[in-house]
Amino acid sequence: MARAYNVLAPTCPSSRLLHRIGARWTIFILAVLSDGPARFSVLRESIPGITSKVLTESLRSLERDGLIERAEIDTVPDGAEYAMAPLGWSPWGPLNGGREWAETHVPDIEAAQARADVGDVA
Amino acid sequence: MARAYNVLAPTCPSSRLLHRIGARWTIFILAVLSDGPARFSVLRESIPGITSKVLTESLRSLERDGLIERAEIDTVPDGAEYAMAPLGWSPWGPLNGGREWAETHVPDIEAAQARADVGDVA
DNA sequence: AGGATCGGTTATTTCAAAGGAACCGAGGAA
DNA sequence: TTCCTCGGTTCCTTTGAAATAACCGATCCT
Repeated sequence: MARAYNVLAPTCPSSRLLHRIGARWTIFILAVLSDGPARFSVLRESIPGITSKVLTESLRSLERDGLIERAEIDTVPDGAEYAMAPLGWSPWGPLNGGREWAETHVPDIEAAQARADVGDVA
Repeated sequence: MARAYNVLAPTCPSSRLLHRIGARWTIFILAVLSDGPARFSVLRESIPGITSKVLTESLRSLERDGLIERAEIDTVPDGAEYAMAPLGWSPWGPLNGGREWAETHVPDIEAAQARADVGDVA
Protein backbone atom coordinates (compact mmCIF):
# COMPACT_ATOMS: atom_id res chain seq x y z
CA MET A 1 0.00 0.00 0.00
CA ALA A 2 1.70 3.15 -1.19
CA ARG A 3 1.64 6.28 0.83
CA ALA A 4 0.84 9.61 -0.80
CA TYR A 5 3.88 11.12 0.86
CA ASN A 6 7.05 9.55 2.08
CA VAL A 7 6.74 9.85 5.82
CA LEU A 8 10.48 9.80 6.13
CA ALA A 9 11.05 12.88 4.01
CA PRO A 10 12.05 15.96 5.97
CA THR A 11 9.28 17.94 4.30
CA CYS A 12 6.62 15.44 5.32
CA PRO A 13 3.44 17.33 6.16
CA SER A 14 2.62 15.01 9.05
CA SER A 15 5.94 15.79 10.55
CA ARG A 16 5.31 19.48 10.24
CA LEU A 17 1.85 19.06 11.69
CA LEU A 18 3.21 17.29 14.71
CA HIS A 19 5.79 19.97 15.22
CA ARG A 20 3.15 22.66 15.14
CA ILE A 21 0.44 20.90 17.12
CA GLY A 22 2.92 19.23 19.41
CA ALA A 23 4.34 22.52 20.62
CA ARG A 24 3.92 22.81 24.36
CA TRP A 25 1.06 25.33 24.46
CA THR A 26 -0.61 25.15 21.05
CA ILE A 27 -3.33 22.78 22.10
CA PHE A 28 -4.16 24.79 25.19
CA ILE A 29 -4.48 28.04 23.30
CA LEU A 30 -6.61 26.49 20.59
CA ALA A 31 -8.76 24.85 23.26
CA VAL A 32 -9.50 28.20 24.87
CA LEU A 33 -10.15 29.93 21.58
CA SER A 34 -12.47 27.15 20.47
CA ASP A 35 -14.91 28.51 23.05
CA GLY A 36 -14.78 31.91 21.42
CA PRO A 37 -12.42 34.85 21.00
CA ALA A 38 -10.41 35.89 24.02
CA ARG A 39 -8.14 38.67 25.11
CA PHE A 40 -4.54 38.31 26.04
CA SER A 41 -5.22 38.52 29.75
CA VAL A 42 -8.07 36.05 29.55
CA LEU A 43 -5.85 33.57 27.76
CA ARG A 44 -3.13 34.03 30.32
CA GLU A 45 -5.53 33.42 33.16
CA SER A 46 -7.21 30.49 31.45
CA ILE A 47 -4.00 28.61 30.91
CA PRO A 48 -2.42 27.75 34.23
CA GLY A 49 1.33 28.04 34.24
CA ILE A 50 1.83 30.04 31.07
CA THR A 51 3.77 33.28 31.26
CA SER A 52 3.28 36.49 29.29
CA LYS A 53 6.41 35.86 27.37
CA VAL A 54 5.60 32.34 26.29
CA LEU A 55 2.01 33.26 25.57
CA THR A 56 3.13 36.10 23.33
CA GLU A 57 5.55 33.84 21.49
CA SER A 58 2.96 31.11 21.03
CA LEU A 59 0.33 33.53 19.82
CA ARG A 60 2.70 35.12 17.32
CA SER A 61 3.66 31.71 16.05
CA LEU A 62 0.08 30.53 15.69
CA GLU A 63 -0.83 33.78 13.99
CA ARG A 64 2.07 33.39 11.61
CA ASP A 65 0.82 29.92 10.73
CA GLY A 66 -2.63 31.32 10.05
CA LEU A 67 -4.36 29.30 12.77
CA ILE A 68 -5.49 32.28 14.79
CA GLU A 69 -6.13 35.96 14.16
CA ARG A 70 -5.17 38.96 16.19
CA ALA A 71 -7.22 42.12 16.28
CA GLU A 72 -6.54 45.29 18.17
CA ILE A 73 -9.63 46.63 19.76
CA ASP A 74 -10.08 50.21 20.76
CA THR A 75 -10.60 50.01 24.49
CA VAL A 76 -9.51 51.85 27.58
CA PRO A 77 -5.90 50.71 27.97
CA ASP A 78 -4.97 49.23 24.60
CA GLY A 79 -6.80 45.95 23.91
CA ALA A 80 -6.11 42.92 21.77
CA GLU A 81 -8.36 40.06 20.93
CA TYR A 82 -7.42 36.67 19.57
CA ALA A 83 -9.78 34.47 17.64
CA MET A 84 -9.72 31.25 15.71
CA ALA A 85 -8.93 31.70 12.04
CA PRO A 86 -10.73 29.32 9.68
CA LEU A 87 -7.57 27.24 9.52
CA GLY A 88 -7.57 27.03 13.30
CA TRP A 89 -10.74 24.98 13.39
CA SER A 90 -9.48 22.42 10.95
CA PRO A 91 -7.15 20.45 13.22
CA TRP A 92 -9.95 19.63 15.66
CA GLY A 93 -11.12 16.78 13.49
CA PRO A 94 -7.91 14.79 13.71
CA LEU A 95 -7.28 16.14 17.17
CA ASN A 96 -10.55 14.73 18.44
CA GLY A 97 -9.57 11.43 16.89
CA GLY A 98 -6.32 11.76 18.77
CA ARG A 99 -8.14 12.61 21.95
CA GLU A 100 -10.25 9.50 21.72
CA TRP A 101 -7.14 7.46 21.10
CA ALA A 102 -5.44 9.09 24.05
CA GLU A 103 -8.32 8.56 26.43
CA THR A 104 -8.47 4.94 25.43
CA HIS A 105 -4.80 4.13 25.37
CA VAL A 106 -2.96 6.39 27.77
CA PRO A 107 -3.85 4.05 30.64
CA ASP A 108 -2.29 1.21 28.62
CA ILE A 109 0.85 3.25 28.13
CA GLU A 110 1.01 4.06 31.80
CA ALA A 111 0.56 0.40 32.63
CA ALA A 112 3.37 -0.48 30.22
CA GLN A 113 5.60 2.12 31.83
CA ALA A 114 4.81 0.86 35.28
CA ARG A 115 5.66 -2.66 34.21
CA ALA A 116 8.91 -1.46 32.64
CA ASP A 117 9.86 0.63 35.64
CA VAL A 118 9.36 -2.15 38.13
CA GLY A 119 11.68 -4.14 35.94
CA ASP A 120 10.49 -6.89 33.68
CA VAL A 121 12.63 -9.34 35.59
CA ALA A 122 9.61 -11.56 36.16
CA MET B 1 -20.60 20.89 25.04
CA ALA B 2 -18.67 19.38 27.91
CA ARG B 3 -15.38 17.64 27.35
CA ALA B 4 -14.68 14.29 28.95
CA TYR B 5 -11.35 15.58 30.16
CA ASN B 6 -10.19 19.08 30.87
CA VAL B 7 -7.70 19.73 28.11
CA LEU B 8 -5.94 22.25 30.30
CA ALA B 9 -5.12 19.78 33.06
CA PRO B 10 -1.49 18.74 33.21
CA THR B 11 -2.50 15.08 33.19
CA CYS B 12 -4.57 15.49 30.03
CA PRO B 13 -4.17 12.34 27.92
CA SER B 14 -4.18 14.31 24.68
CA SER B 15 -1.28 16.29 25.98
CA ARG B 16 0.60 13.15 26.87
CA LEU B 17 -0.20 11.68 23.48
CA LEU B 18 1.21 14.70 21.69
CA HIS B 19 4.33 14.51 23.78
CA ARG B 20 4.85 10.89 22.86
CA ILE B 21 3.87 11.02 19.21
CA GLY B 22 5.34 14.46 18.73
CA ALA B 23 8.83 13.32 19.72
CA ARG B 24 11.24 13.91 16.89
CA TRP B 25 11.66 10.34 15.67
CA THR B 26 8.62 8.42 16.94
CA ILE B 27 6.62 8.72 13.78
CA PHE B 28 9.54 7.65 11.61
CA ILE B 29 10.22 4.55 13.65
CA LEU B 30 6.59 3.54 13.75
CA ALA B 31 6.35 4.17 10.01
CA VAL B 32 9.17 1.76 9.32
CA LEU B 33 7.87 -0.87 11.71
CA SER B 34 4.39 -0.62 10.22
CA ASP B 35 5.83 -2.40 7.19
CA GLY B 36 7.00 -5.25 9.38
CA PRO B 37 9.61 -6.02 12.01
CA ALA B 38 13.07 -4.63 11.46
CA ARG B 39 16.51 -4.90 12.95
CA PHE B 40 18.45 -2.13 14.51
CA SER B 41 20.67 -1.63 11.51
CA VAL B 42 17.75 -1.67 9.11
CA LEU B 43 16.00 0.97 11.13
CA ARG B 44 19.11 3.09 11.21
CA GLU B 45 19.53 2.86 7.46
CA SER B 46 15.84 3.43 6.78
CA ILE B 47 15.70 6.64 8.71
CA PRO B 48 17.97 9.22 7.16
CA GLY B 49 19.78 11.37 9.66
CA ILE B 50 19.19 9.31 12.78
CA THR B 51 22.20 8.20 14.80
CA SER B 52 22.74 5.02 16.78
CA LYS B 53 22.44 6.85 20.03
CA VAL B 54 19.18 8.61 19.27
CA LEU B 55 17.76 5.49 17.70
CA THR B 56 18.60 3.50 20.81
CA GLU B 57 17.01 6.11 23.05
CA SER B 58 13.90 6.32 20.92
CA LEU B 59 13.51 2.57 20.74
CA ARG B 60 13.93 2.21 24.49
CA SER B 61 11.37 4.90 25.08
CA LEU B 62 8.86 3.40 22.68
CA GLU B 63 9.42 0.00 24.20
CA ARG B 64 8.88 1.42 27.66
CA ASP B 65 5.59 2.89 26.48
CA GLY B 66 4.54 -0.48 25.13
CA LEU B 67 4.29 0.66 21.52
CA ILE B 68 6.99 -1.62 20.21
CA GLU B 69 8.63 -4.86 21.27
CA ARG B 70 12.25 -5.85 21.27
CA ALA B 71 13.43 -9.39 20.74
CA GLU B 72 16.94 -10.72 20.71
CA ILE B 73 17.49 -13.18 17.94
CA ASP B 74 20.20 -15.72 17.94
CA THR B 75 22.20 -14.83 14.88
CA VAL B 76 25.79 -14.52 13.84
CA PRO B 77 26.91 -11.35 15.60
CA ASP B 78 24.24 -10.71 18.21
CA GLY B 79 20.94 -9.66 16.66
CA ALA B 80 17.92 -7.69 17.79
CA GLU B 81 14.61 -7.27 16.15
CA TYR B 82 12.00 -4.63 16.79
CA ALA B 83 8.35 -5.05 16.00
CA MET B 84 5.09 -3.25 16.52
CA ALA B 85 3.36 -4.11 19.75
CA PRO B 86 -0.43 -4.23 19.59
CA LEU B 87 -0.50 -0.79 21.16
CA GLY B 88 1.81 0.48 18.43
CA TRP B 89 -0.79 0.00 15.74
CA SER B 90 -3.44 1.94 17.54
CA PRO B 91 -2.20 5.46 16.90
CA TRP B 92 -2.35 5.00 13.14
CA GLY B 93 -6.06 5.69 13.10
CA PRO B 94 -5.78 9.19 14.49
CA LEU B 95 -2.42 9.63 12.80
CA ASN B 96 -3.89 8.93 9.40
CA GLY B 97 -6.56 11.50 10.17
CA GLY B 98 -3.75 13.82 11.03
CA ARG B 99 -1.92 12.98 7.88
CA GLU B 100 -4.94 13.81 5.78
CA TRP B 101 -5.29 17.07 7.63
CA ALA B 102 -1.63 17.80 7.12
CA GLU B 103 -1.63 17.04 3.42
CA THR B 104 -4.62 19.28 2.99
CA HIS B 105 -3.58 22.17 5.16
CA VAL B 106 0.18 22.38 5.31
CA PRO B 107 0.17 24.32 2.04
CA ASP B 108 -2.24 26.79 3.65
CA ILE B 109 0.07 27.15 6.60
CA GLU B 110 3.03 27.70 4.35
CA ALA B 111 1.07 30.29 2.43
CA ALA B 112 0.16 32.02 5.69
CA GLN B 113 3.79 32.00 6.74
CA ALA B 114 4.90 33.41 3.42
CA ARG B 115 2.35 36.18 3.72
CA ALA B 116 3.46 36.90 7.28
CA ASP B 117 7.11 36.87 6.38
CA VAL B 118 6.76 39.27 3.49
CA GLY B 119 5.08 41.56 5.96
CA ASP B 120 1.35 42.12 6.07
CA VAL B 121 1.90 45.78 5.38
CA ALA B 122 -0.54 45.69 2.49
C1' DA C 1 46.45 -11.95 13.89
C1' DG C 2 43.70 -8.48 11.54
C1' DG C 3 39.68 -7.02 9.86
C1' DA C 4 34.54 -6.46 9.52
C1' DT C 5 29.61 -6.59 11.40
C1' DC C 6 26.00 -6.08 14.92
C1' DG C 7 24.02 -3.56 18.45
C1' DG C 8 24.90 -0.78 21.00
C1' DT C 9 27.48 2.70 25.09
C1' DT C 10 29.84 6.85 26.70
C1' DA C 11 31.18 11.50 26.83
C1' DT C 12 30.86 15.98 25.17
C1' DT C 13 28.49 19.71 22.88
C1' DT C 14 24.78 22.29 20.64
C1' DC C 15 20.34 24.23 20.27
C1' DA C 16 15.68 25.68 20.67
C1' DA C 17 11.87 25.96 23.76
C1' DA C 18 10.64 27.33 27.95
C1' DG C 19 10.90 29.50 32.63
C1' DG C 20 11.62 33.68 35.63
C1' DA C 21 11.68 38.20 36.68
C1' DA C 22 12.01 42.84 35.76
C1' DC C 23 10.58 46.54 33.03
C1' DC C 24 7.72 49.67 29.57
C1' DG C 25 4.50 53.16 27.27
C1' DA C 26 -0.06 54.73 26.72
C1' DG C 27 -4.05 56.09 28.87
C1' DG C 28 -7.23 56.58 32.41
C1' DA C 29 -8.55 56.93 37.58
C1' DA C 30 -7.70 58.76 42.49
C1' DT D 1 1.24 63.47 40.81
C1' DT D 2 1.23 58.84 41.61
C1' DC D 3 -0.83 54.60 40.70
C1' DC D 4 -3.17 51.06 38.15
C1' DT D 5 -4.19 48.02 34.04
C1' DC D 6 -3.33 46.13 29.45
C1' DG D 7 -0.44 43.94 26.43
C1' DG D 8 3.28 43.17 25.94
C1' DT D 9 9.18 43.38 25.69
C1' DT D 10 13.92 42.42 27.33
C1' DC D 11 17.44 39.90 29.42
C1' DC D 12 19.16 35.92 31.58
C1' DT D 13 18.98 31.08 33.07
C1' DT D 14 17.44 26.41 32.80
C1' DT D 15 16.02 22.20 30.57
C1' DG D 16 15.73 18.47 27.66
C1' DA D 17 16.18 16.63 23.23
C1' DA D 18 19.18 15.82 19.90
C1' DA D 19 23.79 16.04 17.32
C1' DT D 20 28.63 14.47 17.10
C1' DA D 21 32.00 11.34 17.47
C1' DA D 22 34.70 7.96 19.56
C1' DC D 23 34.70 3.51 21.48
C1' DC D 24 33.27 -1.65 22.92
C1' DG D 25 32.68 -6.87 23.27
C1' DA D 26 31.27 -10.80 20.98
C1' DT D 27 31.60 -13.48 16.90
C1' DC D 28 32.82 -14.81 12.37
C1' DC D 29 35.83 -14.55 8.08
C1' DT D 30 40.37 -14.57 5.98
